[in-house]
Amino acid sequence: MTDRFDPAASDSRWQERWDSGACFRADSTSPKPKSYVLEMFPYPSGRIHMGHVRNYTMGDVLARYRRAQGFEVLHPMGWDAFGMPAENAAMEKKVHPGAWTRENIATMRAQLKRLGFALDWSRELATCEPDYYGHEQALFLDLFEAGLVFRKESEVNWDPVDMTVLANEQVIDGKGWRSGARVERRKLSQWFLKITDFAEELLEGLQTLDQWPDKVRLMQENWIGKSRGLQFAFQRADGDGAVEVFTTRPDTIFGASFLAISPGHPIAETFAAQRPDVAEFIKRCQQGGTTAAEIETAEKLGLDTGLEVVHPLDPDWRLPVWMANFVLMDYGTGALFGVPAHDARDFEFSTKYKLPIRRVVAASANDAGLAVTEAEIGAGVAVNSRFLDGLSTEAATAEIIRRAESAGWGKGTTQYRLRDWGVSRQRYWGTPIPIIHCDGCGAVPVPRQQLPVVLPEDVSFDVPGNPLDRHETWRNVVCPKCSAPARRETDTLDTFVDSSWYFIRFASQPHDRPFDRAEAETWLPVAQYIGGVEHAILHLLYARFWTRALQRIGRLSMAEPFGGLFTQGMVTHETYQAGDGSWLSPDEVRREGDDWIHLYNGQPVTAGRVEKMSKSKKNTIDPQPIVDRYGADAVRWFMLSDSPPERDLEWSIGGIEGAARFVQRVWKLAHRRQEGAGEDKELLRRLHKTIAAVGQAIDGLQFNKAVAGLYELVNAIEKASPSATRADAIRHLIIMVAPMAPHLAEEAWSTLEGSGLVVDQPWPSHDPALLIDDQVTVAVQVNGKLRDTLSAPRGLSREDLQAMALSADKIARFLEGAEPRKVIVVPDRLVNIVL
RNA sequence: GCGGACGUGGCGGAACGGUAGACGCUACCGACUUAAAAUCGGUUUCCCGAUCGGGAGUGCGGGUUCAAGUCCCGCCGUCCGCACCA
Repeated sequence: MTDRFDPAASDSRWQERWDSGACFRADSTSPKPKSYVLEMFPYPSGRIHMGHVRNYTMGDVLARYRRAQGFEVLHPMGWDAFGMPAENAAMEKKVHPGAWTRENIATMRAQLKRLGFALDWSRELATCEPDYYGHEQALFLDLFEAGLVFRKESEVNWDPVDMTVLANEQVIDGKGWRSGARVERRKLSQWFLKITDFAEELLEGLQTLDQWPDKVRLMQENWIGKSRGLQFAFQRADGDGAVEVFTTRPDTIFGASFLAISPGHPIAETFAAQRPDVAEFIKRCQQGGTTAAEIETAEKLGLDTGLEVVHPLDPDWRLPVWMANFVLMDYGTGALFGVPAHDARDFEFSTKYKLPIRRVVAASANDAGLAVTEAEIGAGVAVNSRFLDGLSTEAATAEIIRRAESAGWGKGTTQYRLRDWGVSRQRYWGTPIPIIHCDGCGAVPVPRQQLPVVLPEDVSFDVPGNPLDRHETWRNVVCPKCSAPARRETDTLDTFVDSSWYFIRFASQPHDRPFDRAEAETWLPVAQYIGGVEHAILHLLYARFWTRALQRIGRLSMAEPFGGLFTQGMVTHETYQAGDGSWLSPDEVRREGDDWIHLYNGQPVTAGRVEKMSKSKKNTIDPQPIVDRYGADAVRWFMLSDSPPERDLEWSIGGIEGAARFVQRVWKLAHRRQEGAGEDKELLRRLHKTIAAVGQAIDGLQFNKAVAGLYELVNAIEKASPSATRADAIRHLIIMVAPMAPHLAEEAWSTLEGSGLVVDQPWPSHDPALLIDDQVTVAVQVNGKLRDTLSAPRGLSREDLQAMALSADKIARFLEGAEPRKVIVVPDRLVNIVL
């Protein structure tokens, strides 16, 4: 080895050593304590990006650290390989989705291996292969048999560009989350999973997840959207049944001035058949835009149906029934009663349509007569409410529910915002739903022995739509029950199903079933799950649901799949724009003084804000050339430096060069051996402080602090004279650097020790006695302002410390002979003299 | 609109209520070199004065405390999530 550490030669050498030694193979039968470290598996889009590098580096540091601590670590990698980009590529580039996907996997696998991650590649899986999705089909049938899967004719979000159905969660501001196209409404027969059965458990389970970020728990809580209230019926005045409503404010029941039903409500549909004005109104409501801005400013539209209902607490009180565009069919009962005085939306509606506004809540009973000039949403005291008058909002709510339940006209209920999970996708590149449709028998599950239902790969994409619909030999089968001609389900499963159980399959992968329960449970739950916050709701909620569903049907004992969750920040970069507004990539621009210019034509370039790396803004940095140039360790080190892991990291060339410099500094310490004897107490203390600090930082996933601690140790070692302590400190430094810069560490270790691998070294422990200095620096304040510092022996008494401070030259000036009013002494820290 | 997070040097960021700015980046000065790169040593919150010294300082305004970046109250700003949810 030369004077410089050479990653080009070194990286692959050690990767091969780890590989041949099966160092990172996870042994399910090991007697050691287990630790399952998992990063969200990637979609094989083509090449890895910086976000992947950051995510997998963090997980890798933790995995290697846990391994050094004596854990048997499971740290696997796989591919979330089904999905729409493969089909888009098929249509654009005339390649088969399977070929495209598998090629990308090969490329990205090589790129990940180049970074030297401590992964158990023997457990690698890809969701697009039958030996994965076949087991998924079996699990789907398990849930089907348990009654957790159902089919429903429903209005769905149809993405006209991707030609597929989207889940509510995949619609953002009324647009498809991938295509960005305005979503339309269509009616289709769809498969659903009963996630709403688990709404309460999923909500309550959040409380047990104390190793999750509060932010994510809150987002899930809001998504589940629990609200308590009263559900009850208004009898129709024409005697033809009733209208069910739900309210969270039953205390305002005497403030009702109308009922509003959704345009999708059964009553509306009945009326529409007879009355053109109703049909016209419904049509108008469906046209409205669904973007945030449009909803914000959308006018409240209503139509009086002419129908009247009777107030449940007063047979003489009639209320008109309106249709209104703001009433959602799929929340509550699709109908509500309007209380304009105490609801902003009802107020706006009533003002427009001249409906009565009646105060039923006031700050005090004396204010019952005050006019209502704007919606008063808050709690108060019931007024103008007959037997409720004088009760607080809370008490009035309880009283109404009590009366409704005892009189039998309503009951206290709970509503959730969460909807059932529609999993059907009119897409080719996904897991085939293992169902056969028979005219006589209906939807029949594919018999277990016929699994997997293999996705046929002899398909073409020259016409839009799902090629499975056109695949005659695959589609046309006989009914497993009655042997009559039947058709396969041609919808495939939402890819979120694929990612809802992959972490279980990683833990245990028998050939003949999805997983072995006992083996899976030796690893699960995942000790630390790391990924982007963009999955805070969808993926994490679905995986939690899937795990609970498996628990309910007796396939797993745990309820929660991920014990610890960490959401890392994005990798960002400055953006550049040419004069015409077009985006420029960082390698098309050059810095000149304080300005940026175009590399080729010399035109001035505007440097814009720092944003997430994205193809559209062209501010991406491909990790591959960076790794080739600086080596895996410098890239890894930079990914961990500077920014706290939960925050965004700005990519900079200065940063990566600083990291490369650090790698060489560490290498020099190991390479240029300086023999020495004797103890260096100061350096020994520094070492033990570093051991304590680095371990604590990695445990808390505060990699930037671990990095800073190691810098301090390197600085101290470089300054120290040769000694036995120094040699020992270098040895420990190498072990502590190993999780972050493993190739460098191995090279340095082999130079120092001649044999063995640093990955097999146990994590050092610190001596608590060495964390404490003999001499401490004590701050001396006068009236809270720092005026001097003293060096004092540790443990000096309060009296001695005070005397020392008062006699210091700098302090005497302030005292001018006077007695201080008060002196606060914090031993070993400070003395504050109050004059 | 509702909910949440965050505001510290030129930049990323450190700071159990107890010496604000660790560590890194940038910039500047110096050494080595014919020169540059690399490397090494030093300086780098701002203002006044000399490097000893003094004053100000953690978005803004108050408060609690011997002591506040940290705790409390009220603003301002930025970012994120949800959104006609009855």
